[in-house]
Amino acid sequence: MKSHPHLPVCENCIAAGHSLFRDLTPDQLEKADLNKGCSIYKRGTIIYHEGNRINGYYCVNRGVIKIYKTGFDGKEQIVRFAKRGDIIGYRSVLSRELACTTAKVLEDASLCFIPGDILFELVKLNSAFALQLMQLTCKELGDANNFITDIAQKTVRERLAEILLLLRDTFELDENKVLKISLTREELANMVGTATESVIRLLSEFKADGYIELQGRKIRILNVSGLQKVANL
Amino acid sequence: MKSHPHLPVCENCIAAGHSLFRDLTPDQLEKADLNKGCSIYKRGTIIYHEGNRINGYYCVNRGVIKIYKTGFDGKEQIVRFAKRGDIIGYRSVLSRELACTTAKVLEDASLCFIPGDILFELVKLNSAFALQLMQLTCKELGDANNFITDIAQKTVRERLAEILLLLRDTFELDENKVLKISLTREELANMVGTATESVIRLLSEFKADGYIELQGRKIRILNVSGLQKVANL
DNA sequence: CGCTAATTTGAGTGACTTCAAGCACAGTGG
DNA sequence: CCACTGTGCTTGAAGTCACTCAAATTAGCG
Repeated sequence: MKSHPHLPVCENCIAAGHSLFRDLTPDQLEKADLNKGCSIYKRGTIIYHEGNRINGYYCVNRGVIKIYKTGFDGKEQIVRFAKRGDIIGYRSVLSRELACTTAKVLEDASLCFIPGDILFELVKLNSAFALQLMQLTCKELGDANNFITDIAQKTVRERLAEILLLLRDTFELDENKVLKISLTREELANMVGTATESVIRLLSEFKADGYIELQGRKIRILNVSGLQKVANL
Repeated sequence: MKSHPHLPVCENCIAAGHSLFRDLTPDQLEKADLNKGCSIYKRGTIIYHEGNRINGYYCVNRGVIKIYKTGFDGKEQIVRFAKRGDIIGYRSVLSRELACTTAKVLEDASLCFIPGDILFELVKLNSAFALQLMQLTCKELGDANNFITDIAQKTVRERLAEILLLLRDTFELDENKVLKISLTREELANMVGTATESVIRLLSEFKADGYIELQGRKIRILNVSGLQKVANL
């Protein structure tokens, strides 16, 4: 977590990410730009911890972050990932609550930190921005509700297929149809909400059924519609 | 679903509910007041259905509404309840998505409908109101994340205990320590995310352990800290 | 109308099945 | 070499099925 050699320019990030900041005027954007601090975080670093007070939020300029909660017995439940263009920590800032999740670096990342005051000020100054922010939160809330229903009603097999498709949407496939994200079986299990061994067994079942191919952590997706059928989508 | 005999006054609702509308100026409040339409809905009525387009949101003036999603095989997953002072449907309005849940009346209700345009206008005019709305959404999002972790990691027994405590917080107990909400065992199961029979069995276990007493749908909570221990809270 | 009869709905039980977790251990590869 | 992957085996939690019983609704009918 050392300071950034050359600050990333917000404008570039905007182009990459969702439309959250597109409604800011040039001087509002500059306001955020001037007040931000950027750092590089290596794999394994914890950006913030469940229970911490966060007084600002982070924009992901590069890298991958996993956002998770720690359950009663120490088991992680991965809630979402954040990649270039996403923002993290804004929930706790807005609701003025303690962080309810932990954010850990999966792939070396570069993050900009923007103080919460600036966020509140921008909401005050620019209602279009406020609306974008609300829409982002509402979208996440909808996703969360979907996931609750899935996890409550679907089998592990169905959920794993669904997660694979979700990862495909989020991180996409390379030219060899291989998922552009490297996760351990345990991390997969912590997304699906199951045991590591179950993920291992089911992945080799999917492989036997010709839906995927495996080489270590590389997962090649061969049959999307097959997986969709398994996932009941 | 007949029109209301005498319109409830928004001011009264504000006093009852959370602080969402407290930052509105008198004329902004009047704006909402003038544009609202109120109706009475009997038990069993569906206010809106998953997949519907909603062009406004509802304030609950009286009664209880259950908000749920329908899973692949038709099984309900109850996401939350809304009672006096709560608002429903605002998520879909803000995110401009189709409703991702169904809202059904559990106890005869009186609801005010306020067009989405007014909501957007108020957000535009009043940034304090916008912030309140964001905080509400963020809070719900935090709750949803907690529930995901619970349902993924806790046993049915633990979850049922937790839900009983949640119901106690939401609807409170009467003078006999009986939960002031009447749910079928199936509805309880649809909250916990389990089978009806499992709820029945576990409830009688809790009864045998002296945590609760049962008379039909009436549930008397005898030992809160016992339930908290069961729920791992 | 009023009073059964008939049907529906929800609660509860027992027997059985199955999914998936847990444990122990063996490779393996970065 | 240690963390990660993979496999076999066992066990338990919870789902499913089939059924009874009680209460509540509705229908039927003199």
